[in-house]
Amino acid sequence: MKPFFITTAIDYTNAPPHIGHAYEKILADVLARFQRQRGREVFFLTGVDQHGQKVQQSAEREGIPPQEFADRVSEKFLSLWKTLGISYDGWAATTAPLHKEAVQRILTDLKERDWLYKATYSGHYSVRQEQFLTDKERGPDGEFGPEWGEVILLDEENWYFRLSKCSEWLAGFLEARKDFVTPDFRQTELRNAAAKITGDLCISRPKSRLAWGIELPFDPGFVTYVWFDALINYISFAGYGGAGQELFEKRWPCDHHVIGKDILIPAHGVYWPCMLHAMGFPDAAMPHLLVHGFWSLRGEKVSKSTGNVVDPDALAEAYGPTALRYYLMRDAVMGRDADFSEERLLLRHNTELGNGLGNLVNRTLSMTRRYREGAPRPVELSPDLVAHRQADTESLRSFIIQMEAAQIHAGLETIVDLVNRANALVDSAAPWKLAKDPDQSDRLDAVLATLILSARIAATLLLPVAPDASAEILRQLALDPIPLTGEIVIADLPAGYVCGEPKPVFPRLELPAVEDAAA
RNA sequence: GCCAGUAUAGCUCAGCGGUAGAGUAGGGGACUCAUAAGCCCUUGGUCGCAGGUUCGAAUCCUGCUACUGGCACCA
Repeated sequence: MKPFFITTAIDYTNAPPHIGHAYEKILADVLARFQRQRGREVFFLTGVDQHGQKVQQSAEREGIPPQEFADRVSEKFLSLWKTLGISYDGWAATTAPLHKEAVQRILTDLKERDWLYKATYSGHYSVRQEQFLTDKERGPDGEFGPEWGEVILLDEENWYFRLSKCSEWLAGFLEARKDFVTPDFRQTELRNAAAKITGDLCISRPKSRLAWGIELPFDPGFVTYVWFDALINYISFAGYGGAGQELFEKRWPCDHHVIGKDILIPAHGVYWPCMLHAMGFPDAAMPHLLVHGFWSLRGEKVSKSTGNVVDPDALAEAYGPTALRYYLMRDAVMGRDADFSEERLLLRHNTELGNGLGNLVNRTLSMTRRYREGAPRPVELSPDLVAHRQADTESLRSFIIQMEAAQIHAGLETIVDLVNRANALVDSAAPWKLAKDPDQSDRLDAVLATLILSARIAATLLLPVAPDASAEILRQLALDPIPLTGEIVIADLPAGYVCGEPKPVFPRLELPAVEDAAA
């Protein structure tokens, strides 16, 4: 089977990571971990976009070389991914020589096949902001505002990609491949927007204006436009065209480009498929786009200007990566926006993980040790317990279907249901009563074993989202995760089974009590 | 302006043509294995507004309002 290939957007190394960056990487990480659990080979690629004007400007302000600036910000991303347990296989930093060579090879090839041409553009140019202005930048009076400083008319030569040559192909492709974008309403949006995009794409910047980029191999006065450079990371770091071509052919096409809704149109929905088409990729080898929503903060859009940026490092520090990963995956419906609040993070963690799963494991192990010295004897199951185990098997099947469809929030709900069912069984079976009645001895063994197996399924399914906590639960249960490869068999407890010692896996979390002092 | 999305219990959401649902928060109860967790019962909604189609609409259609996004306009 083809390896599972998943990417994230590469993050721009101009500003440190915020909650949205963390969400996207966790989302991709969960899908990658799930596929590994399914026994599939996985190539999970993430990285940083290091070129471009903002990086150059920020570096100049600090009086350091742009590479140094980009590397410094990249470190913050790398460190956060380590904290959050992002299990990427490939790191795409766009200043890497391998990537630069791939971009240049692609440019040369496109030029040779007449996909690129040089032309002169004239327009309004802000000297202070070092950029061309479009009508978007005009004020209500039709003039450019004072924030742009001196605005001049400038003629500039640049290289263009014949995007317009692809418009018919793209329309046909979007018609034929209804599942190019998930969720489907995003594809509708893309189809409508793509029809309006006309003209060619400028893919160069003169070095006099921007030096921090990949030089055009056939015209050293220019560097490559940052989007053209950045999108190619998805294939360059997978081995395209270079020494890794053989690997690339195994991996491509990409199963999911995980991206935010802001960069679907036009970058990933128009430029990227057209670029691939121009490079000669057949329609069947087009990737799939998985588009996620945004997190707002208490109903307000997260933005640097309003200062309501949520720092994921601080959250991981305060509540731990498990609670943060679980909350982000549980509260956001795939593709839709969600609202972030620490209260909800704590609520999800404390009720579902702590009171639900954590307590189930704790009480089950505690009773098993107390009444059976950790070793329930194998006995015949009564019909109610057979039904319980069948329901668990159904949950496991549903979970796999939900995760294959990238519906992580739904998968987690399935786990919650399973846990609630097990907790209800504890109360209805009341092992503490069974333990007092010698006639009920077999029943006690059967109930305890059933609970242990339910906990094992829950921990197995939670592994992609909460790998450390799930591994700890399995350690306490003294069981391996259920293999999710091939035909799934839910075995009974192994011969000679003895459970481990319980210890709270999800200690109760509370809001830091600092606000009172300020009030 | 155009194209989409969303609007259901205090909160987060499911339901998408046939007597309004879940979790959580609030109230009550029985229990004691457990992280004062868990279990059972329960309060709570003219399903954004107005029309229409239908025997029947939260569910389909039209219009409006609010919020979100994309594109465009802003000579």
